[in-house]
Amino acid sequence: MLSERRLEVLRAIVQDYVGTEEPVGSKALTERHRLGVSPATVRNDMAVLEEEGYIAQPHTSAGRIPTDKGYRLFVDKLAGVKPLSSPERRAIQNFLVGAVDLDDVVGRTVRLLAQLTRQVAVVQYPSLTRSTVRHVELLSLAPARLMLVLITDTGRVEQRMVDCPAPIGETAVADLRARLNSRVAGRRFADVPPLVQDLPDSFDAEDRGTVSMVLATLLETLVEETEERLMIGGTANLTRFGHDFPLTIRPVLEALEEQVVLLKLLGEATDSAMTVRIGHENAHEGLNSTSVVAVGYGSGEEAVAKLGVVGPTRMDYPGTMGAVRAVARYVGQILAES
Amino acid sequence: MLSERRLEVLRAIVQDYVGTEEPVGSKALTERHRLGVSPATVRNDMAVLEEEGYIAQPHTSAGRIPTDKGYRLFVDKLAGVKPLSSPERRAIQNFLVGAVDLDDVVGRTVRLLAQLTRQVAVVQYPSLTRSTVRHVELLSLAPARLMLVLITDTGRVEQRMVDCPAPIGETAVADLRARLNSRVAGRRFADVPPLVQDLPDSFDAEDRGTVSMVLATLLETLVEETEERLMIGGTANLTRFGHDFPLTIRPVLEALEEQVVLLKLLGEATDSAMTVRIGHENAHEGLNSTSVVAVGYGSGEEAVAKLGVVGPTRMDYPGTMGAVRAVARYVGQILAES
DNA sequence: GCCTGGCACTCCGACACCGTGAGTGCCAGC
DNA sequence: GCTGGCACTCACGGTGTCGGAGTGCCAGGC
Repeated sequence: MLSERRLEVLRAIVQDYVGTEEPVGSKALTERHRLGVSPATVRNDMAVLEEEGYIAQPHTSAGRIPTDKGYRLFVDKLAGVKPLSSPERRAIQNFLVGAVDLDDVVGRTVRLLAQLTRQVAVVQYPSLTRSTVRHVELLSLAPARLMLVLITDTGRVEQRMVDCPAPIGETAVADLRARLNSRVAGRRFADVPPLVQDLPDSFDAEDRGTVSMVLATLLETLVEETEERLMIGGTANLTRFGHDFPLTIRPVLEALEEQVVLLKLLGEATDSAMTVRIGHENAHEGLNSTSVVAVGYGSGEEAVAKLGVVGPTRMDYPGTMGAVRAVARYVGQILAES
Repeated sequence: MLSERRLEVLRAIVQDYVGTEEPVGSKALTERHRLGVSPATVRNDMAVLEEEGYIAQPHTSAGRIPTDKGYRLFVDKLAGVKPLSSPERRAIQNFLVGAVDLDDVVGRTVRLLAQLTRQVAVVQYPSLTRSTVRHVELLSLAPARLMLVLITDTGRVEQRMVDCPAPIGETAVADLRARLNSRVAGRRFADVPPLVQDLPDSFDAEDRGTVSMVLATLLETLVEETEERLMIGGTANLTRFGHDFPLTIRPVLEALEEQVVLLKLLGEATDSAMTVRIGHENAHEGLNSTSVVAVGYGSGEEAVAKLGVVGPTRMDYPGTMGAVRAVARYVGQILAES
């Protein structure tokens, strides 16, 4: 176990490095951080920290920079979550108020988060799986063509075409619409399948095929939408990275275009707690020199989706975590109200 | 007017520079392009071309590179649109077939275009203004709360909440729904306003406020959606730019995040013809060293939205234009079918 | 036993210098 | 009007030097 002072040295190194983006040496450290000991002592501590793998030197006779392991220790033990200033809080509220629909909420959130953290923001659309059904609408567009519209409590709307095996009458459509709604309205998506299973039986033989098909489409929408959509923003912030970065930025941009990768990243965030994945902790190779800070958000107690930011491992963790948490909370509120 | 050979020299310069990304000199030109004249002659021609502002030298004793004006001449007079190879055509079709909904079509298009051109692709969602209404749905969620759902012929669905000034009965809602649909279904969006103007008059006094509000919301949706949504992709391709590019890439990424800017860029494309905006021809400052190739696409004869790519001025214009045109055509087909 | 000041050493980064080669403009001749 | 020749220019890459920041180690002191 590292002594108190050595931890303090690590903290100082992380803070300075995050601020200056340059390897930090023993002398500079003692000057900027009243540690109460001399540079020589700090050097000894640094040697130990390096031995243990918390810091490294880019080359001999350079200062030290934190390793992924060092950042990990910093995040876990040394740094709290920095609460936002009240002007910042007010800014968040002002920014989110007045959103007109779900796209707008998500769009504003992305911009807000990117702006606050000066990093790349990723926001997942509220998931259908955990949402509840507000309404199911069924429209006949042609004798043998229906449109199924699904409205969720998070304000999301999904539509699907249904090509019927046989023409179906208006009354049967109205009937199906009414029955569907009485059974599934207000239910969670996950609970829907068993509730509608026996519906075809109560219809005339000629319509049964169509009803089954509508149900199949409905359930399919559920499943398909589990591969969530998401929105990203603030990619221009990537250019604030090191000056070395053509090599750095490329794979990150590529990763950001792969929804699957991003969803996986966010997906690892457990419901309520904030997740921080540092450098190589990210499975995806292109993100080896970036960290991901993610957290779930939702309209109720339960998280319905995730949001987070992607930035260099050399980031201001307390500040970023504070911003991410705050934004998640406010978005939750907004969603609950609408 | 420039002589035939001088134009030929300009063409050769553009082609070589696009290929090599390096200033091209007189000797290299004669070697690679059987112009039938000696380097010295080419030098004279180059001097003239430079005089006229079609090419420039980054510094004395370097080769020449085309100016924006040079590219403009190249695009207008010297280069055609390069048709795609048939494998490419087949690839496009395969790529677009099987899209499940509008989001999917747009998403696939963006990826396809980015891949074909190896540049940043921008695709605008089909516009509502020129689309027609397929169906309007009205649901009462609470006694004084309605949801308005609008379905267009391009498969787009928009929903809005309506908070009513007074509770409204189910029959009145059904009535309104029916009347709305009989009046506007199949109509173009632009034609809707006069068609619904007098609707409130035919309702009881107590419901009139609500009806007006629903109509207002409907019309508002029209207007709001005129600020279109769009999707971009292939930003990772920006890293293929010059090596100088931290300065180059930053403003471009920033511009790409501003929907307004992008919409303006695409907006300049007239309906059917392809637009090429080169370098400083783009109003936005950050895009001064990029070119935009855009074209309208649509399900019928008329364009309902635009798509295009953003790349360095030093791009393969014939190839890019070919790809953009081809993709626009195929997307149009896909939309017409669905 | 741990902290400290001192000292010799290392190595990056900036700067200057220089030779090379590609490219140019100009000119005289065909 | 095209061509070959010639002198000139200038970016680029390699080398050399130098200063400074930083290190490791050691002997001495609290």
